[in-house]
Amino acid sequence: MIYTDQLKHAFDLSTSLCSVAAKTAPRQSQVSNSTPATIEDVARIAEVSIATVSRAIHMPEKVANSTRLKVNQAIAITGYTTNAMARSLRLGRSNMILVVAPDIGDPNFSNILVGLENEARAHGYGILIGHTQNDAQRGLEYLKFFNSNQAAGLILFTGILPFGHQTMTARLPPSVGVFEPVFNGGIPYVGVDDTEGARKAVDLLLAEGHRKIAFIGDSRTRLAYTRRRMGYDAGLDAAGIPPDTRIVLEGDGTIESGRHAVEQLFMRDTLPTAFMCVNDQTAIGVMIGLGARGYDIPRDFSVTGFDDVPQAVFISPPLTTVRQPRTAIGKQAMALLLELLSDGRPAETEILLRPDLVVRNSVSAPSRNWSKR
Amino acid sequence: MIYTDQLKHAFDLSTSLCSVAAKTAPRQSQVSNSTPATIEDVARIAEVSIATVSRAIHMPEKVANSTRLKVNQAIAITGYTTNAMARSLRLGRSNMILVVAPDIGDPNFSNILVGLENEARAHGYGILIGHTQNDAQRGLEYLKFFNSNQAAGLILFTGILPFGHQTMTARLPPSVGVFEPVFNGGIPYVGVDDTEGARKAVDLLLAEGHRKIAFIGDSRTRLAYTRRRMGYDAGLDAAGIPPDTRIVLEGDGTIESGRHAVEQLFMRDTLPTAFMCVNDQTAIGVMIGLGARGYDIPRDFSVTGFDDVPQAVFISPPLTTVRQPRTAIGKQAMALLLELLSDGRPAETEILLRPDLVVRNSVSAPSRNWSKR
DNA sequence: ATGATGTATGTAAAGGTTTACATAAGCCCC
DNA sequence: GGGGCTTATGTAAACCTTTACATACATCAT
Repeated sequence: MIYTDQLKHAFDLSTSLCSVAAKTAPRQSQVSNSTPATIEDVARIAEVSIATVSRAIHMPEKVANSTRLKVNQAIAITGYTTNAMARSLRLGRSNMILVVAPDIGDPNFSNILVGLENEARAHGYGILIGHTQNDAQRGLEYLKFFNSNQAAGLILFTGILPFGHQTMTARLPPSVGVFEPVFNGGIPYVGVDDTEGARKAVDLLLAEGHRKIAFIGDSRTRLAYTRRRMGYDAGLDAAGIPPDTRIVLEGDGTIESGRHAVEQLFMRDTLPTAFMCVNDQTAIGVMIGLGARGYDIPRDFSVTGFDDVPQAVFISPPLTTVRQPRTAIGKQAMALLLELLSDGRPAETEILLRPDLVVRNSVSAPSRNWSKR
Repeated sequence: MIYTDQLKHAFDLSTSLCSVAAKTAPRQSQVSNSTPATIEDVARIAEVSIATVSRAIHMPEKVANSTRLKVNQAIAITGYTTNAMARSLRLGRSNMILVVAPDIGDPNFSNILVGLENEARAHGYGILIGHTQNDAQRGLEYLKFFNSNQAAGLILFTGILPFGHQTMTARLPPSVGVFEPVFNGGIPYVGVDDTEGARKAVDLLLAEGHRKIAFIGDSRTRLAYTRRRMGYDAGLDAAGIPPDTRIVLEGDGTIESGRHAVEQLFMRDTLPTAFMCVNDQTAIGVMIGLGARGYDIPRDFSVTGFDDVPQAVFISPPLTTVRQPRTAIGKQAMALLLELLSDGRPAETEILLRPDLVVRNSVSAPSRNWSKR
């Protein structure tokens, strides 16, 4: 039904446009021609020069009212839209933003895209996407978009530039990182306050009475993850709990690494009562691993994640995690980039949004049976 | 660690490139200039005309071997890449494909995107994305990409053209639909054989012994859904079961509509033993609705979905559903579009991939307690 | 009346390609 | 040895804009 209405609307719109054209310029043969109208067609009909047409469009205050009117009419008649190719060629800069992620299929990615696209389109920009699949060679390929001015700016979804540091540092296009600081780029970024988010998670676990809280995650390669670890450390410290490296495990943020961490932990002499995971994927892996050993969550162990991926609400039990306000991040990132494109200088180098704790069912007080641990 | 390796690789690559440049052309001042090299720079260094350079690149067989060699060297020295803007302007067609979906955030969408992007890039095309959010006005906005030659072709994710029928039919760019036939466009499409997929699902339910199988779905507006309904009807017919419209409910493919359908069904005098849902969202809704009423799946009711969205495996119990080979669909769709772009005529008007049944845990034999139904 | 100032518009160059057409050279055959 | 053919390359126009500069005209102060 939505679709039918939509069709009808669009139909009305198009016919009304057509009739205007027919009435005002009965014998303009190029009106419905196969080739789109150029600025020259508009100029001819408006009886002005092409320069005036261009000015009427881009610097309206510079042309006389009467002329502007004629030009606007001519534009309506011809259905002219300015050829973005020619414009970009002349201007030496395009109206496209390249968005590069390691993996387009990532659910974190697609949600951000919504915010990015909305903001971009609102300012007359389009977005171009690419994914590197963690292959530097492919990252390099995307550079051609900048050499040829096909893209004016870059949004990066990865914590590291997908091309060689040396090549790019000098001639890096205006860029903004998303989700996490860019390791080797020194470019501004928009994300969530990872430290604060992690702190919220660990504080929840502490409030529930947990004292032995494992941290499963990759704390070295990705800055966002390092910061989450910092939140964990700070929370424990504030609660007067000495760090226990036996229950801090490295992983790479995949489901598999979460499972693996559980196996490792069970081979050691100390078990935690709660697992704080660096992201939701890891948390899901931990839950699977624990489930496979016959434990119940949250009765036997509590688990927290980070990101609030779409799956988090469907897994059983629904995962308590820290939400990334994805659409908002996308919007802000694009806004920052557009500002960069016009001003040249970034207003800020780091925009941190507030992460919200989403409490679901994967956390409870530590079970008394296990309190001897 | 992956990231570190990648950085290293890219770094090596860039330095080696630099040294080549330095050695071969010690005093070409424009080598590392801020402005990228043009075809003219290459021509000057290779001591040929720009026409020859262009030919050496695009019609290598038309230039002498010795000349081609000189040109290639000059290209290596300057790091020249052809300016896509200028090229598109001249050629009157770009190397971008516009991909429009109602919602970029849709998980079905992002996975297809991977196939689309890979195939496009392999042929030198980039992809541009947009989403209409079911708003015809916004669909119309994307037309400007074609008027101005910013995009050469269109991939559509929706079963209906997002702009007025009349306006577009004549000057529709080369287009391919994905997932389902385009209602009002008469354009080729790539998807899964919906009828066969639905048939597989209903056959599974029948094989388990179900006789009263509800169909929850939207059979009017989307052609793909209509076909799934046809598979359901055919399966029942083949099993000699007369259709029972009391257990066929309309929905709009959302989680909410699945829940709603359950409520409706419980107000009627007939209950099914199984729910065949038009897509996974609906199935998830049904499972939630059934769960809220205290029923266990698959003990009390069996449920099937369609699509195999990423959540399907995480919901409890994991959903038995029909998989769309998303990446393959994307690849095929893009291949078809590119073919269309060069040949002008589509090889086929409909490419249907084989849907696979993914058996998980949401289906079992109907419980005996309920057999009196 | 004259010169200065300001406003509105037009002219033409530039941006980087591709390609039709022209040119030049090499070769072959009668 | 000259006409015709093939092959390799060059010249210049065209694609559609934007904008510096030039022009023309009106206004105003002297």
